[in-house]
Amino acid sequence: MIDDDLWSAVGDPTRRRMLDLLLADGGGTATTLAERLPVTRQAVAKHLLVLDRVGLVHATPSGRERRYEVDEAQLARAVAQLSAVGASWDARLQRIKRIAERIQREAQS
Amino acid sequence: MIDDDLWSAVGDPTRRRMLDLLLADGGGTATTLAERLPVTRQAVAKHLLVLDRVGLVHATPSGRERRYEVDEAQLARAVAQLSAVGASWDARLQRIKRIAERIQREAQS
DNA sequence: TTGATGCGCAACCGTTGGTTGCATTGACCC
DNA sequence: GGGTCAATGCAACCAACGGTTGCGCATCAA
Repeated sequence: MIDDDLWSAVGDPTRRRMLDLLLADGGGTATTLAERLPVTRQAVAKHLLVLDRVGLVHATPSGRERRYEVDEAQLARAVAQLSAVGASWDARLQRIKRIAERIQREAQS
Repeated sequence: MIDDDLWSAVGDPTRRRMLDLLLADGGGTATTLAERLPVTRQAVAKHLLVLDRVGLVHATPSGRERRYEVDEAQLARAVAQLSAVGASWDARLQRIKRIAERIQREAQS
């Protein structure tokens, strides 16, 4: 079954952008992330807590900094759940599978 | 790009279960859905409003009932976005994995 | 030592998912 | 028509959450 905690962790758009940034840069702190996001450092810190609680990121304190990195295995698990939900809906929507594929092609262009 | 409204509409676990039920039964009313969910009819009605606003369901009033059905094209669009996000993360993870493997190979030689 | 920087904590605000309670409206039976 | 039952809609209220501001504390560097 699907893990609602894991899903809701990646359900927030800000948290998705944070994961993107962390993956692109190979890690970061609350401050460095907040510089590249339209929210304050405190908001980022709260999101990092959420992501840490579900194991999507890990923190390594060093001095006055707290560096966060993505747990790739856990993110892979979340990705699998996204695909699982999508697949289950897709299965029910087989009748209009062609429509879905057309839209997906359009979205990529 | 991704449509945050559409994503957040399917982000709620209750709304996902509602979509599941509507797909399985080919439609339903707020009352019939509430019977099969752990929330009240009013909560279901609010969710149906949200789903209706982003076009994931359509309502057809008939007598004192309001029957809702899934808009398959719009749901297909949502599914496409799920896969798109999953694919982008997957791509980054694959890249990281390849880099990690290359570094490991280089370290062994 | 002093100043700047990164962090954590607490209070507060708006939105949202959820509840309860009540009013309304349509269907059905007499 | 009148009465009753079922489905909906509306409003008030509550808790959780994403976001903010403000402040205090620790750590690095001049």
